[in-house]
Amino acid sequence: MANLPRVLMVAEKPSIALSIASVLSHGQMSTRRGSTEVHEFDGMFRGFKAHYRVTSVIGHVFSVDFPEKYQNWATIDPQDLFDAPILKKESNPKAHICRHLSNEARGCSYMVLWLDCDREGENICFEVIESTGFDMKDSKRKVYRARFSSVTEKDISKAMDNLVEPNRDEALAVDARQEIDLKVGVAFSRFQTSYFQGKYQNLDCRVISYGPCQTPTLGFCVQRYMHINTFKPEKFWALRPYIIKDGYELQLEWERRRLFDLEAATVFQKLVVEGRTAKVMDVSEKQEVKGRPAGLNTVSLLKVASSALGFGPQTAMHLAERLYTQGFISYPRTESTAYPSSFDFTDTLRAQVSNPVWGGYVQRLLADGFHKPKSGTDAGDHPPITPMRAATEVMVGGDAWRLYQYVCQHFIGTVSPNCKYIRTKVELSIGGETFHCTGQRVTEKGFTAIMPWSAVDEKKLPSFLKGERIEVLRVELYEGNTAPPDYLTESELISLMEKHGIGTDASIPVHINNIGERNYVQVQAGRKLVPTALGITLIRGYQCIDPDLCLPDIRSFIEQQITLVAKGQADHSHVVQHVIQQFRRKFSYFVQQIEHMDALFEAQFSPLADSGRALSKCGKCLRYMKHITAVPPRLFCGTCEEVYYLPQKGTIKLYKELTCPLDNFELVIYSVPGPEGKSFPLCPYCYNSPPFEGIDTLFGASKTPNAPAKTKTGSGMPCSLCPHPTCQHSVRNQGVCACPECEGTLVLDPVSFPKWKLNCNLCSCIVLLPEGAHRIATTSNRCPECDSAIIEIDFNKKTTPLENGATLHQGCVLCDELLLSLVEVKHGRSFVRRGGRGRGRGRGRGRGGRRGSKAVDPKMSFRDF
DNA sequence: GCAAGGTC
Repeated sequence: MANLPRVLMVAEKPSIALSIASVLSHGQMSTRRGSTEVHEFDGMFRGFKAHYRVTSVIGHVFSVDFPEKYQNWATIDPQDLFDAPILKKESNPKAHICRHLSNEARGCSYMVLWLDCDREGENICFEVIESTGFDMKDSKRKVYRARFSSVTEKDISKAMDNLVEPNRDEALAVDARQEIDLKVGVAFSRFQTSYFQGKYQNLDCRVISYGPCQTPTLGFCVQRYMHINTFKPEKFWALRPYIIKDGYELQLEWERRRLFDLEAATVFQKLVVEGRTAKVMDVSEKQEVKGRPAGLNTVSLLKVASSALGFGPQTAMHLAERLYTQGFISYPRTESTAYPSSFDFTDTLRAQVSNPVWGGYVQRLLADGFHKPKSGTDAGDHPPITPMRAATEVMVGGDAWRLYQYVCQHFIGTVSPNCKYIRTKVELSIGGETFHCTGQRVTEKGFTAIMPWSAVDEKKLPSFLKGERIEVLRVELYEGNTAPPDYLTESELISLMEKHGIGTDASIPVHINNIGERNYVQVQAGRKLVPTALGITLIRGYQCIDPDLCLPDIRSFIEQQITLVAKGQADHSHVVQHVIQQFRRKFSYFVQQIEHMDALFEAQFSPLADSGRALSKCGKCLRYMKHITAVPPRLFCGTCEEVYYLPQKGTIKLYKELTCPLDNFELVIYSVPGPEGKSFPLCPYCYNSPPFEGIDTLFGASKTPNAPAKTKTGSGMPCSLCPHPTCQHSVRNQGVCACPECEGTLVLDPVSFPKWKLNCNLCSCIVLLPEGAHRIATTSNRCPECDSAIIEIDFNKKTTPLENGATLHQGCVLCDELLLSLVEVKHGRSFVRRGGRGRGRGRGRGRGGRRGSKAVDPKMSFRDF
């Protein structure tokens, strides 16, 4: 076996790898864990015996971004982003997919790519090739592409017999889209955000984003809003004659429906009143058919989930994904509404016979023979969404249950008979005017029996005879007003996005969610999307300056351009250059004309200068800056016209009028509220422009998971991360010892009196110091044992643990017996000596490392207290 | 802090 040539096969997601391996190995495979599962077996490959390894990626391996240098909002002009280089980074570094692929490819002589058969899949093919070290030009290690339209035995075997080469043009089209989306989106987003956030205070958003998908999505919502707002109701009049037939009172509909002219309507009313009797001119009966639905695809599911179940698209997808991973429904991301020819309807139906609600219906369907489903469309991806196995509410839970029920009912509906009904129309003439009434009688419920919400309304109608005359009871002249449409529903928005090609089935929920999160729209009862002042102002602004920017055509334009690349009709870099050039021009025009949008903002929002409370002094002009509490919180210097961002959550206070020795700005204290909250000083200027390069990597902030320095306090540098050697607030002087939990340093919380504590400057670890002490401070002395800072405590006279009522004590929190017995670690596994204060990774450790044996001494650990 | 596209 060891000598068999090895074949690596890579799918887009673990579930497909499993299916392919199961089919090709006839279930005889061994599976091992890795970044993603690897299935192995022996089998025939292109006429010889081979050893197969089947694994997968998890979507894209890489995504594009700008190099580090271009990440700085303060120093990079957004216009320069259009010419900036871009690089591919691993999408999910923690998953180590790249390493996984490279490992699994080792010793493999062949690779077969089973990525989804669309442009994105083709692009991922090349990401996989890059990660594995395979080379398209290498004739000894060949790369093949499998083209399959479903994960069935038939299609998989067919694909294996017809292996092709991956399509570089399609992959390059995706590369082009990625670069265009990145450059356009980021340039506009940064410019708008910086411009408006630096001018207005109550915008209530962290970022004012722009994107070729999200902005037209918002555009649809605002367009409807404007339609409603500019709507002028018009009066109309309609004649409504009433007759009595077989004891029923019936209102007749006017053939002219309604008139917008009262005088004319009155003339007709007179004629009809004088006509007195209605003569039956015609009675017609017509057999009508309401067709059963086609198979369920993602977009239809999302629409129903929003309009009938009240779930937003993102919630609906989460529920559907859970139902899928639990095996209750088939793969929920598909564009296809046509079932594959091999689909086993009988089996799928059988799984539903035990259902208390529709089990009986399904049994009858199986006994009487179910119907062939409507043809639908086959997008070549996955089969329509169907139930897989029976579930109960208890098994899946309330919300998922409602979604599951819909999937079942829809599926059963697709193989049920059509609904048939008879429509009767009676035409009558009164005083020369034509009226009618209609009736509906269902003759076969068909699929509406299982999908009662789509049932045809029955309307009974007495029988009429042609030529018959009936007395007119009265004639009403109805006066009405035309009404504006309602706000756009989420379901309507999904339809519009689908129609205009905005987003994909997987990304539509993301875009809708985005415009909500950015506070451009709000979801109201009935899942209606109501744009906010910000959303309306933005769209009105684009309409003033360059309407293209918020029209769906902007997406179609990009799609159409990259399709040229996909078809091999145009060169990748040529198209990218051309499109980028167009947007570069649009961008500079937008920047030039921004005053037009600004005028709209001015009418809607309050200028920064008029708002906020004076808090701390600017180090440049020495005047007070205003504290803007609206999101994002910031300080605004009206004199310098500068904005200094502050951490997101928590409160900001002045810190005793102390100043930063580096820039003269007055320090503030940032506090996270709550029992386990912490406080630390920060300099508004340093926080926004850290004076020491690579500050975050130095302290591991960007590498430490859950590091509050990144997530809770923004990306800035508070004094607890500042390595300044002489500033009394820096970690050099306030740091006490290494954090037991992470690579950070425990820093004295200077305003924690009376509940004194040490806070880790990177993670959530807190160490409680003796409560009630008058004063606790760091000293410049270090512990000779462990290099921690010696702290000085001035105990309360009443509670001092010291002998003879002494209150002053100096010691090391790790080595001093008394202090060690008085401290307590919160969120800490243990507390061991690892190095001194103010030391980054490595340096402090080195010292502690020499005393390796002592470092693990349980006595030195807080674990035992 | 920024896009859109995969998928978990």
